[in-house]
Amino acid sequence: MSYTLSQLGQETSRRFAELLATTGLEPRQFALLGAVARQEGQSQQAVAGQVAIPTSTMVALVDHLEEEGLIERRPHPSDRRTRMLHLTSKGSSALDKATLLAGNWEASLCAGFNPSERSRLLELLGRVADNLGLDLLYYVS
Amino acid sequence: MSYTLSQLGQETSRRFAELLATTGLEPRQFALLGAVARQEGQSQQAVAGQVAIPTSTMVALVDHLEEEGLIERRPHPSDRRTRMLHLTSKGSSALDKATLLAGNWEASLCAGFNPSERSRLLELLGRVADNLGLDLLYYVS
DNA sequence: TATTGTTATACTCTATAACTATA
DNA sequence: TATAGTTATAGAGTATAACAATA
Repeated sequence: MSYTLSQLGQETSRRFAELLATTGLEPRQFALLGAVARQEGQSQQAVAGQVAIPTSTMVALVDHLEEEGLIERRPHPSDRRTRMLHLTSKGSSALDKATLLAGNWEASLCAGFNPSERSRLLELLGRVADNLGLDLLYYVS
Repeated sequence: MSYTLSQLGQETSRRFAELLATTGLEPRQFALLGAVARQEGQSQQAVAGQVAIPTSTMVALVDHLEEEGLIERRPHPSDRRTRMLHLTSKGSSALDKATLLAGNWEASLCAGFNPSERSRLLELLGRVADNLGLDLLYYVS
C-alpha cells in the first residue's frame, strides 16, 4: 500500500508536470498563478505562504513570471516595501488553459470509473490521510 | 484525485523515510539492500539497474554501505572488473529490522480498514495505475 | 572494441542568512 | 526595532562524460 501510493503519487505528479509543460508552466508556477487569481493584489510573502515556498525562492519565481508577462508587480498604495501581485490577461488565459488541462488529467486518471467508484476511492484515500493525520486541501476536487 | 494522490504519495514517502531513518537507513539504501538480498553476488551494475540509479551514483552509495559494514564487495572469480555484492550479517539484520518497520508502516496506513476495504482500495488504485499504463512492482504487497 | 567500475566536473535546486529600503 | 523584498553564498544532490583496468 505504501509503495503503491508512493509510486502512483510520484507518477501522477511527474506526468501532470509533463502535460502542464505544454502550456509553458511548471506545477509551482501553476499553483502560484492560482493563488494570485484567488485573490489579486496579495503581497509576495502572502502568496509565498500559500504555495509553501521561502520568500527568497519567491523572488526568482515572480521575476520569471513577470518576464513572461503573466503577472505584474504593482506598488502598494500605502506601503512602499510591498509589491502587490496581479495577473495579466495573458496570465489569466494561461491559468484557464492549465486549469482545463488539470480537469482533463483528473478525468483520465479515473477513466472507466463510475461516480460511486470514484467517490469510494476518494473516501478510502481520505481515511488513509486521516490515519496520517494529514488534512488535504482540495484545490481540485 | 490527482492532487490527493500526489499529496498522499509524497507524504507517505516522506514519513516512511523518517521512520526508516531510525534504523540509520535511507529509502534508497533499503531498496539496495533488498535487491542484494534477493540475489547475492550480483554486480554493481545489475543492482543499479534494479534500483534505477546511474552507476556513477551507485559507487558512492556502495562505498557508504561498505564503510558501515552492511555490504561487501567481493572479487568476481573470473572477471576482475566486476565486484560481487554481498550482505554482511550486520547488513542482513539491518534489512530485517527495516522490513519489519515497513510492515508496521503498511499496517498503520490502513488502520481501521477491514480486509475487504483494504483490497478494494488496492483494486481501485490498480485501475488508476492501469489508466496510467503503469505496472507497479509489488515489493511489499 | 566493449564493458565494469571509478572519478571529475558541472549543473540544478534550495536553504540560510546578510542586506536595503522602508515602516 | 521590525518587516518586505532582494541578493549572495554555500550545500546537497545528480547527471554527464571522461578515464583506467580488464575483457
